[in-house]
Amino acid sequence: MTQAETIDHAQRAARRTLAEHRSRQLLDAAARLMEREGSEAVSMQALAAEAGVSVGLIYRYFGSKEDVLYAVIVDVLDALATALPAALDDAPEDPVRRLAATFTAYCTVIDSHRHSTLLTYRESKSLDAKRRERIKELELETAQPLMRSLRDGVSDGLLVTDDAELVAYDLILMAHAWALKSWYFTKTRDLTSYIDSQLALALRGIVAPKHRARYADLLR
Amino acid sequence: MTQAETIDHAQRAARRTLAEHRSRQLLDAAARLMEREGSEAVSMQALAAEAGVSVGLIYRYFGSKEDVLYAVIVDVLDALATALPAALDDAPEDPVRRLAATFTAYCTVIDSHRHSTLLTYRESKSLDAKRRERIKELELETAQPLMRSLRDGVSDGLLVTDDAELVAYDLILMAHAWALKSWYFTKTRDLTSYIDSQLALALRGIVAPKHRARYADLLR
Amino acid sequence: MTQAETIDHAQRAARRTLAEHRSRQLLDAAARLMEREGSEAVSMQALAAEAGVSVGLIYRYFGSKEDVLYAVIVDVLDALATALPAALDDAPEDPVRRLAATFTAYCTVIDSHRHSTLLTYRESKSLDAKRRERIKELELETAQPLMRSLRDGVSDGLLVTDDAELVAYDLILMAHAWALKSWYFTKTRDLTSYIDSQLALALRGIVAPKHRARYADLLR
Amino acid sequence: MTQAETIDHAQRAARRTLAEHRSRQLLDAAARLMEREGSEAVSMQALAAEAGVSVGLIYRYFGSKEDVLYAVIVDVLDALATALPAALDDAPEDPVRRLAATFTAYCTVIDSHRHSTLLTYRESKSLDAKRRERIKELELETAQPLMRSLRDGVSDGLLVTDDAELVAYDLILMAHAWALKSWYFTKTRDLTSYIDSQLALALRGIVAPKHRARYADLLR
DNA sequence: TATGAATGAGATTTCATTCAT
DNA sequence: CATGAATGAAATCTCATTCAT
Repeated sequence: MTQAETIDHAQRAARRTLAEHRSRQLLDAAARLMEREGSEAVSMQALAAEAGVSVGLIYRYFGSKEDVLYAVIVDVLDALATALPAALDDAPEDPVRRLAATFTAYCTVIDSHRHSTLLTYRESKSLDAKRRERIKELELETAQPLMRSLRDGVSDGLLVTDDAELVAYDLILMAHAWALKSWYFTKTRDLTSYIDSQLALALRGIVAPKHRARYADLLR
Repeated sequence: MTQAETIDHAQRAARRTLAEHRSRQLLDAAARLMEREGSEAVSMQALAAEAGVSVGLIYRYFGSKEDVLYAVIVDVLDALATALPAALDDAPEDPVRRLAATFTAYCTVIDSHRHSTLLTYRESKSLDAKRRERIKELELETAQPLMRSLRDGVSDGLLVTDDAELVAYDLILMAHAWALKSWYFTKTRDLTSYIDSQLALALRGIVAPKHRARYADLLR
Repeated sequence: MTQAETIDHAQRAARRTLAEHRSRQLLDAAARLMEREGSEAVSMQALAAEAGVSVGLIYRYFGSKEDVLYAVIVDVLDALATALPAALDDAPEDPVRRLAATFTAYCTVIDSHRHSTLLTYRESKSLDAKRRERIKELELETAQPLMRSLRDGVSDGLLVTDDAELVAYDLILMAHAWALKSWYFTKTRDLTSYIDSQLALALRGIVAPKHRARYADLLR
Repeated sequence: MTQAETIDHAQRAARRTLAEHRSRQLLDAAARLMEREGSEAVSMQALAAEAGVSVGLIYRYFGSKEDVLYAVIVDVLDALATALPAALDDAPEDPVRRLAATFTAYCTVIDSHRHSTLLTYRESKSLDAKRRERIKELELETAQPLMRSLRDGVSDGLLVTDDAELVAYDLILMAHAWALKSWYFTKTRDLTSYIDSQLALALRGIVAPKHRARYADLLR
C-alpha cells in the first residue's frame, strides 16, 4: 500500500465515520423533535434547527425528506432487529419464556421509540412503493424471533396453535398498540403491567392446558 | 297550514335532503379518493374533482378541511355505533355468542371502511384537541357492546378475565388491524377466516376451561 | 289613455316604488352591518343575510358589489345635499351664523353616517375611475353651501380670507375627522363640543377683527 | 478575538445588513407598487413581482401580509419621528416659528410618503387590534412636537388657545389632507403654497392679536 | 464540508357572481 | 320577482429543495 493509498484510505474511513455521526445526529434530532412537537410538523427547517445544522447539510446526508422519514422508521426496525436477539442471549431455554422475553423486549423498544412508531403509521403514505415494501419486509422480519419461539413451543408440546403467524402478528400489534393508543393505556397502566397483562392474555390462549401450571407466573 | 307554509316546509325539507345528499356525496368521494390514491393526496382540489363539484362548494357543507376529515372518521364510528347494536338484535342470548357476533360486525364495518379507518391513524394529527378528544370518546363507546358481552359472560361463569377493558380493546385492535395491515393479512386470508381465527385465538384465552366444549365451533 | 296603458303605468310605478324600497332596505342593511362589523367584512353574503334577502336579489337592484359600495357612499353625499340647504331654511340672515349652521349640519350628518364616511376613505380604491370622479364631484358640491356663506361674509366685510375654497375644504375635513379619528376625539368630547371647538377655532382665523365681539358666542 | 469569531461576527453583521436591505427593498417596492397601481392590488404576488423576489422570500422578512402593511405605515411615522425633531435643530427660538417649521416638515414628509399615508386610512382595518393601537400611539407622538411649540407660544403670550390638543390635531389633519385630497389640492397649488396657506389660516386663529404684526410673513 | 437565502409549486380558504328553479 | 346552490379565480401562506458562497 502506497502512502497515498493509506491517506486515501484513512480519509475515506474518516468520511464514513462523519457520515454515520451526522446521520445519527439528525435521526436523534428528529426523534427529539417529534417527542416535543408531536411527530407532526417535522419540516426540514425545524429538523435542521433541532439538529443545530443547516438545511443544506441534511441534503448532503439524506437525499430527500422521504429519505429522512424512511431512516427514522428503519431506525426503530433496526433497534428491534438488534434488541430481540439480544434479549434471547440471557433468556432461559424454555420456548415460552423466550417468547415472553422477546415480547417484553419488543414492547420496550416500541416504548422508547413511541413517536417514531407513530410515524410508521402516519407517514408511510408519503413513502414511495419500494420503500414501503422494504419497511413491510423489515417489519415481518421482526416477527421472526416471536415466530421461532412459538414454533419451538409448539414442537415441544408447550404451546397449541395452528396459526403461529397470526399469533406473532397479534403480539406485534399489542406492542404497537402501546404507542398507538398510549393515550388510553397509560391512563391506568405503566409499561410493565401492560406487558404482563397482554402477555398473560395471549399466553392463556395458546399454552397447552396441561402445562399451564408451569407458567402460572406468566399467566398471572 | 297555509299554502305558503306548506311550500316553505317542503323547501326546507328539500334543502335538508340536499345537504345530506351532498355531505354523503363528499364523504363517499373522500373514501373513493383514498381508496384510489392510497389515502394520500386528500387535497381539497382532489376531493372536489373526485366528487365532481367545485372547491367552493365543499366549504358550504364543511367549514374546513379538518371538518371533512373529522366527518369521514366519525362516519366509521357512526357506522359502528349503528351496526354493533343491530348485530345483537338477532343474536342468541348466550354472552359468548353475542361477543362473537359483535366482533364479527365490528370487523365487517371496518372492512367496508378500510380507508377511512386508516385515516383515523394517519390524519388525526391534523385535528384540533377537541375533535381528537371526541374521536377518542366515540372510539371508547364502540368498546361498550364488546365489554357488556364480556362482563355478562364473566357473570355467567362462561368467561374468565379480570381485565375486560383490555380484552375489549384487544378485540378492537384486531378489527383495526384488518385495515392497518391488510397488505399482510389479505395475502393468505379473507375477512371471514380472519374473523374466525382471531375470535378463536381471543376466546381460547378467556373461555372458562369447563365450558370450552360448548363453544367448540368458535374455538375452531 | 287606454286601460292597458293605465295598468302598464301603474305597474311601472309600483315597480319603481319596489325598487326604491329594496335599495333603501339594502343600503340600510349595509349601514347596520358596517356599524356592527366595522365597515370591513361587507361581503355580499353578509349583506344579503343582514337585509333578509337572497344574494341573487341584490344583483337585481345593484349590478355589482361596486355598485352597492358606490350607492352607500353617494347616500352620505345625498344626505349632505339635502341636510345642508335644509339647515339654512331656518337659519338667520347673517352669513357667519349661516356658515356655523351649515358646518353644524355637516358634522351632524357625518356623525350619523360615520361608518359610511369611513367607507369613502377605505374602499374608494375598489371603485372605477368614473365613479371615483363622480364622488369627488359630489363631495365638491357639498362644499358649495359653506363656500356661499363664506363669500357672503367676505362681501359683507364680516369675514376676511382670500382663499374661501381652502377654508371650506378645511371645514369639511374637520367634519370628516369626526368620523376618521373618532377613536381620538370621542375620548374627551361629544359631538356638540367638537363642533363648537372646531367652529371657534376656524372662525377666529377668518372673522374680521372689528366684528369679533358680535360673534363672541361662536368664538367661545 | 479568534479568527473564527471574527468570521462569525462578520457573517452575522452581513446577515443583519442583508435583512435590513431586504426589508427596505420590500418596503420601497410596496410604496412603488401603490404609487403605480393606486394603492390597491397590494397582493403578495404583486409585491414580490415588484420587488423582484419570490413570494416565499417576503415571508422570511415579514411574518404576514399584515406585517408588511404595518411596516409600511410605521415607516411614515418613523420618518416623522425623525424629521420633526430634526427640523427644530436649525429653527429659531421663537415658538411660533418653531411651530411653522414643524408643520412644514410634517407636510414634507407626508408628501414624500403620500401613498403610504393613504394606506393608513385604507388598510388599518386589516390590522389586528394591538397594531392598530400602536399606530394610534405613534400618531399621537407625532403630535407632540407641534403641541410643545404651541404650549411654549401660549406661555410666552404669543399664541392664544385653550385647546392646544385640538389645534395640533387639526394641523396634522391638514398635513394628511395633502395626501388624502391631493387630487383636489394639487389642481391649484403646489406643496409650498399649500403649506403657506394652511399655516396662515391656522395661525390667524391662534396668534395673539397684539403680536400679529411680528408674524406678518407667516400670516401672509 | 457547510451554510442559509432564495425559490416556487401547491395547499387551504374566501367571496363576487351566475343561473336553474 | 326571488332564491340560494354552485362556481372558480384569486389571495395568503408553507415548505421541500436548490445553489452560490
